[in-house]
Amino acid sequence: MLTKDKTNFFEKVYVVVRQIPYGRVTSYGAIAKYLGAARSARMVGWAMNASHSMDDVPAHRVVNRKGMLTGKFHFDGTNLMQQLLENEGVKVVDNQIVDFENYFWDPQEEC
DNA sequence: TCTATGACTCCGG
DNA sequence: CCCGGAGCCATAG
Repeated sequence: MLTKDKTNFFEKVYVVVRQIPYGRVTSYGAIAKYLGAARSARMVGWAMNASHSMDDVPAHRVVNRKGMLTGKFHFDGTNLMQQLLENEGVKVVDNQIVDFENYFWDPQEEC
């Protein structure tokens, strides 16, 4: 765990997700692309699954390209992910973020 | 080494 | 935009 180890890919995802500003969201593809693996968006989701051990990773700010909370079922509660987003000022209806493109944040913009 | 899986994305209809 | 199918790639068993 200390040192990068093979989890480098996961750590990269964690770093990017942690850089997501408050009240902002992004998509798996954006993160994957930022990591240089645009076609590995699924891996990002996989990394998120492992992020359960790290509370420093706001996985609730990561949704699919449609802005849908596809991973809400992976949280402890049923609507925990939605609650977290709404807590940050992000409106969520039917497991989908309202004005997703408005809240969308690209990791490359941070650069 | 190979197979199966997945919190995705793209493409065609 | 919605629906169904195919592609991709890394991790786990």
